[in-house]
Formats: sequence, structure tokens, C-alpha cells
Amino acid sequence: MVTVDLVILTLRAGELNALLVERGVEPYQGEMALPGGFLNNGEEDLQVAAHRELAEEAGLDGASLHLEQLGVYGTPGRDPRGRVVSVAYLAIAPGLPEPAAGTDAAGARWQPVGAVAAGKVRLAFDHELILNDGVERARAKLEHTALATAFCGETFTISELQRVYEAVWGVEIDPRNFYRKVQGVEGFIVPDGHKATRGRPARLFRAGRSAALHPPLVRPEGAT
Amino acid sequence: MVTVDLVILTLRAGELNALLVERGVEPYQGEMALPGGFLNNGEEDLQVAAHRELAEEAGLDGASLHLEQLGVYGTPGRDPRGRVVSVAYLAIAPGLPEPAAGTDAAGARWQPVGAVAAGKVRLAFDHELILNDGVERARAKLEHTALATAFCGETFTISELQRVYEAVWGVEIDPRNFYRKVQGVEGFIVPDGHKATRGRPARLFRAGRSAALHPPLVRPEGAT
DNA sequence: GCGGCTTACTGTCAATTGGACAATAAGCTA
DNA sequence: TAGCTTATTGTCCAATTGACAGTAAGCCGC
Repeated sequence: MVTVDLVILTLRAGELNALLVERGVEPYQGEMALPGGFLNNGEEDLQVAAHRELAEEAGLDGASLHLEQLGVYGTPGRDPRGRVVSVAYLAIAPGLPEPAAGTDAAGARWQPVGAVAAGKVRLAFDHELILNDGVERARAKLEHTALATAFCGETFTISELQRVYEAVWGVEIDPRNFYRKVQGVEGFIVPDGHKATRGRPARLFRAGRSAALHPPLVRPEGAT
Repeated sequence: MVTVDLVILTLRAGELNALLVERGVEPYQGEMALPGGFLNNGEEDLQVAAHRELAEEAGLDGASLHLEQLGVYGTPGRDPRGRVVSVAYLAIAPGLPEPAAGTDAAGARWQPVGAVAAGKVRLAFDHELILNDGVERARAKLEHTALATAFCGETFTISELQRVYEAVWGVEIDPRNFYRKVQGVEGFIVPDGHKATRGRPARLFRAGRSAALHPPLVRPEGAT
């Protein structure tokens, strides 16, 4: 018995959010949980299954967003139905305004991860643990990979990128130093036009060629 | 069908080595593979299973060494016997002189990972991929965690610690700068006596309280 | 069309860090 | 006691970082 569960993170109103669904069946009926489900019988690749759940349960097109394996959770007793091993995936989505409604995925809601961490929202199974692991993974990877760009659209301004770091790390960053540092990292972002906003128009960028950041953007010591 | 496979790394003669076993049964009989095996039927915790395999197949006492989950490998066709999902674990052992013989684990041999990467040693299943993932994980974690101390014994000198970094990263490091930097990281290592060697006696250290390194020891750009 | 508002971007400076390298220390051995 | 070996402490300069000031470029309201 193998399931695939998804930690899907995005930025909404400057806050880090995760996609949660309300369970329609027992066990834990009516409670919030990570989207996910059982492997299709037989020969389904894990990554493919994660993409399928992403589409079915979250209504998201997996092809365009970041998806990586997070880990396996197999503690006996974690699922009252018996021995269930869950493979967790971490997905990063650009800030979509729609509350992920529509298709199959009614009952899917973005929730601030801060509310879950503070105990305001309880999750079924060991999904709280999995969600925390996913958030911590994202925090760590922001330091030395270009993961932050996955939170943004195709193009983005440096301010938008900065808001990603601030939301995920839970810190404030000086915009001027951030600007300098980000542009100093070879292959992180490349210019791509301009954009009108309130105030002076901002330069637009796309994700560059490098997946790894040299030098890394080191997280301040007290970060969440 | 769930198996647990182990990437066990250690330092031998200044080189990064992995523990490999010769398979005694089909498939891939006679070829080298990572130590591992099927989950005990029913209710065995994954981490417990990893410890069990560590003792059975490698003759190593799991309690004392670093063990962390590496990932899941579930591509259809990776095992000719059918659908087998493998949970990989990464273990780090201090440099043991014994070639891991003795008990159950005959046919277990330390092999330089460089020989595997160079194609001189071929591995069964997708174990070459898993081994590479394990080595890359170790390389990354050396930067911002105290993982390097897991390669050393209870106490160690700074030179020994340096040799860990050099072997895993495949670079040369200036001893004087390394000395300074390592001691500047709060809680990384704490003094613990002295040790006579050839040349001037070295100070001994133990692993400190911190698991995370602030500031990190950044890997040079061209590292392996 | 001109202040004032907002956001974007460019500079500057002192303090810290980092890499290259020289010098000294402390044991052992012959 | 000289010489070898490894450990540890310093020094110097270049590069980086963090704190902060100043300028630029749109839009809005009048």
C-alpha cells in the first residue's frame, strides 16, 4: 500500500501558503489534509503519480511547476487503515490568484503555513510533520539553489523575488543589498524587459541557467 | 514490495569509500550492489529496517552512526522481479580499519566511490544512481551541517576533519584557513584533550552541540 | 505642468571576512 | 642537538557584507 502526498507551496499576499483539502471519506473525514492518494495499480512511476495527483486533486498543471521528492513516511500506525507507506513530494507554484477550485478539487484551499505551525489548523495523519519537512526543505534550498524563481511567474521583478525570500524565511531583507547580491550571482536571473507598476517601472527578469547558486544567499541566523 | 537499500560511506586512506556487497542470488548474481533487503513482513518501521540491514549486511552497529533517509526509487522496471519500491538510506561511518568481514556479511567490501563513478565498478539495479545521490547529499550537507564529524571517531583533530572535507569534495584546502574557519563556527567542534602524532601533537576535538553551521563552510565552485 | 507620492535603482563607507602565504611551536628521531 | 614532521598562530590585501543616503522614473491630483 503506497500513497503519494503533496506539499504544494505558493505565495499569497506576501505569505507562504500550502494547499490543503478537506477529506471526504473516513478516516479523518471532514479534517484537513495534504492532497494525495493511492498509487494507480501496478506500474505507475512515482513522479508520474505525483503529477497526476497534482492535476486531479489540486487542478494544477504539473508540467510547468517545480516538483521534487521530499521523503518517505512509513511509521507503523501512521494510518489507521493499516500499513501505508507514503511518498511525499514538494511542489512550488507561482502565486495563482484562484483558490484552486473548479474541477475535481472542490474543498481545496490555500492556508497560510503559519496557521498550521501555530496549531490553528490541524491536519490528518502525520501530514503536519510532512508539511513542516516540506517548508524546511524549501527554506534550505532557497539558500543555494534557484528555487525561489519557481514561486514567481515566467518573468518577475527583483522585489517580487525578494518577497519570496522574506515570506519563506520569515525575515526582512534590505532591498538595496538584496538587489546587489542577487545580480552578483552568476546565472541566477537574466534581464527580460520592463514592467509598469506603481512607482518607477521595474526591470523584469527570467530564471537564468544555473540551478545552483554560487555564491549562496546565506540565510540570516535567526530565520524562523 | 518494499526494500531498504543503504549507501554507507566512510573514509579509507584519504579516499571516500562505499560499502558494497556481492549478490549471492539472482537477479544480478555475482555483481556488486548496495547492501539492503526486503522489509520484514508487516509492521517494521523504515528506520528500524535500515538499522537492521546495517547490522545484518554490513556488520555495523547502527546506534552509533549517522543514518538519514535519502529517497525513494520506484521507477517501473528498475527490478526485473516486478514492482519493487526501494527506500534508500545514507549512513556515515567513521574510518574503520576492518574490511567489514566476519558475521553474516561476507562478500562485503569497501570500494572507492571514484572507481564506481569512473565506471570501473558496475552496480546492480539502479544502485549506481542511488550511490551518486548519496554522495551528492553528503557533499551538500558538509557545507551547512556538522555531518563531517560523523566520518570521524568520538574525538578527532582538525587535520582529520579537513581530510574529510578534502576527500568528499575532491578539493585541496589550505590547512591554516581551514583551521581558522572551523574554529570560528559556533558550536561545531569543542576541544577535548591532546593527541600525540608524528610531528607536533595535535589538539583533540569532539563534535559540538550545533547540527547546523553558521556561517556555512562554502564549497569551492569547482568541487567535483 | 508641477509638486508630491511611490517604488526602483545606484552609490558610499566602514567593518568583516576570505584566500594566499610566512613564521613559529612542539614533538620525535638519529 | 640538528633535522624532520606536523600543528598552530599571524599578517596582508582583496573581496564581500551590512547599514544607510541619494537619485531616478513613473503616476496622481490639482
